[in-house]
Amino acid sequence: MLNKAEKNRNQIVNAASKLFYRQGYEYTSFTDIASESGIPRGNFYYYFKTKEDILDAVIGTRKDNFRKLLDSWNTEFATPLERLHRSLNMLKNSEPEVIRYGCPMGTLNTELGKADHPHRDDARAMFDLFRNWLVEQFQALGRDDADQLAMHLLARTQGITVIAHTYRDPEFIHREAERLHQWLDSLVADYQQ
Amino acid sequence: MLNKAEKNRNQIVNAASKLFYRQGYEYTSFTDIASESGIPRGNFYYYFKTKEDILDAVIGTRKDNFRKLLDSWNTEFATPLERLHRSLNMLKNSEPEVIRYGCPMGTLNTELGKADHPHRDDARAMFDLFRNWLVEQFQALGRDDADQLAMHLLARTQGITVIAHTYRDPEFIHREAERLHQWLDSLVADYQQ
DNA sequence: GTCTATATGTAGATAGAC
DNA sequence: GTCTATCTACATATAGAC
Repeated sequence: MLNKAEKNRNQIVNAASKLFYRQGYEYTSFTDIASESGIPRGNFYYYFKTKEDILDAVIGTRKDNFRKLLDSWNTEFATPLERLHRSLNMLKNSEPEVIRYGCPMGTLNTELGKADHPHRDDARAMFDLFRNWLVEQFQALGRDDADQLAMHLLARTQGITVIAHTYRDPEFIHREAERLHQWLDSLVADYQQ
Repeated sequence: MLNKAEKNRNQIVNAASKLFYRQGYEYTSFTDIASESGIPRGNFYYYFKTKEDILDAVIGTRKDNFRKLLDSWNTEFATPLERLHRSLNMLKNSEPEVIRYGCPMGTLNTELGKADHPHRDDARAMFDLFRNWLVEQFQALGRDDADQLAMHLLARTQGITVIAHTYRDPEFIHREAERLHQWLDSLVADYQQ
């Protein structure tokens, strides 16, 4: 049960997260967040000292949500291969948003990495969650090059989102996702030989 | 031979291009461009009406330079396979900059694509240059899926730059570039069977 | 806790002397 | 063509009444 203050705070963070994703952090103003959340500009400073503090909270909730998602896959699927396939389905499941706005993790890291922003490392930590989870799955498959495979898969998925976003091409996502599913299966086939 | 006005204009565009790459378009101010180029802020408006006009010129010169590079490969290498391998070497050749700032084409497209910027399409045209050139090479290899292969290669290289930039990992670039060289060779091996 | 009014800085852009 | 001084708008941030 949330009290009113917590509810307001969440509204601000959710509106900010949505807008940071759709417009980018720098392009999003307090005025934008105010109209999206319905909470007056001036009130933000009761909940957050600075815009960066909002960014901090946004990254925090995104990490929480992603961690829960990864945990749910661990529970739901018995084998690492099934889990990995499930993780690839993220591409298809969020296809419309990816086409319009790119990858929420990737684009934020690109923006903050360029500017050498104080929150660059926090943004990267979103990737770390996925990277570490991938390493666990590849290790469970018995691969001793688990980290390299994890990085490779990360890069493949990021590349797909960048190009799909640039060209607004949904079909490309599906085609490349299929390639990745096949790549996963071929890894296991190699291993079983 | 350039007159003084043309020289000044070039200095502005070159400074802007460098800063848009290193900091992003939105993070770069006229003050930044002034101190980088040595030309006073106020003078910009003699050469350009708006900041967007500078962006336009920056994209234009980047496209010109890239076109020349692609043409030089066409001249220098006899076979499409050699040309494709040469294009992959861009990753290694510009490794230090990619680590720090990402891909100049990719990150600009990501920024302008998010904001639905008026210059989104112009930025994408930089990718089109490379994409069309890749299609020509794959067609010359006799592939009827040339465009899909071109898009695939584009995505692979973009993914590598995003992850290498995020993790500031030079070794990753070299490892993944090597994978791509192998992938190219495997394509030709398939074809020759 | 909430809201309005306002401070402060800096962005892009302009005017006009030289 | 070049430069300084300045405008206007809007960004983040603050103060203080309620």
